[in-house]
Amino acid sequence: MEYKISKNKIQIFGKEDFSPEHILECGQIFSYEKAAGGHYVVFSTDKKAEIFETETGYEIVAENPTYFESFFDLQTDYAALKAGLLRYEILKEPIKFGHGIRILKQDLFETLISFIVSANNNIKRIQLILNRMREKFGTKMSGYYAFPTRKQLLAATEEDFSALGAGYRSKYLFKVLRHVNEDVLQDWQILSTKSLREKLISLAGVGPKVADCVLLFGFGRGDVFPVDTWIEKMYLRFYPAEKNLSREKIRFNLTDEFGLLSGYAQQYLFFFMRSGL
DNA sequence: TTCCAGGTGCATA
DNA sequence: TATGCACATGGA
Repeated sequence: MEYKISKNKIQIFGKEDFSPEHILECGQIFSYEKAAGGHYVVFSTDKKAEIFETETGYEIVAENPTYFESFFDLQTDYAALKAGLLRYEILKEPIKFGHGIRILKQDLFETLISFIVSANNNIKRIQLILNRMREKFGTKMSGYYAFPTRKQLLAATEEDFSALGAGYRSKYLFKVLRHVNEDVLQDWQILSTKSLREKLISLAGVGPKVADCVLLFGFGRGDVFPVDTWIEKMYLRFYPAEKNLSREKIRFNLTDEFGLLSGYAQQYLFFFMRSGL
């Protein structure tokens, strides 16, 4: 996909491999909104990007275009990725439906905190809780709030998180903030997916599913397949012969089948299942 | 009222 | 190793 970076924007040429709606509504990110004009606004750490549709594609307007070049994974050739995925029969319809999905490369700390909140929760409420967290603890920018840093969140008590609506996950947040910081997470970049996964699962409130989401949406590891309630439904639908498998077994089978493309396959299937088709 | 949502931790066998 | 249950919260 062709794109061009200038001082305060990125021009995307073509719409087939970049769909703001599909990228943002496919459940990998919670901090975005649809503005009054109909365009999307995305928030990541202390940064903001606005995405406008043009005749030939899209424009990402931001103060830090190179940050969002990486964030939107623009250097990866999704046409080639999709060509690889289309070898799988069950992905044909989901890919057609979710064309233009890209896996975001999100901030590690923000992704970890966000997906701890996501456990056994629904997307609307996750967004609500995270927005409250920004407003309560994050730095005020012009017109929005930055995602709070670890240092800012260390000031929060368990009761503070409960007041945001985090429920029983409040104690997990409180604990995790005292076990990792942004630098530790960066240091983990060099680890293999397997060791990194073990590190993440050792954290409070992080099990197999949350770890896989952080691995995929933060660390950019394509060789994981997060299994949640929607993927369980998907599995029942597309592999009806295999019933009553544990999530661990489902995860094993799917990563075995899709290998390094697991994460990408997962996003198309997740988005497709949630659409109700 | 019960079920469900991008599940995890913990006790038990 | 695997199974079962509790856990906050709010919308359907």
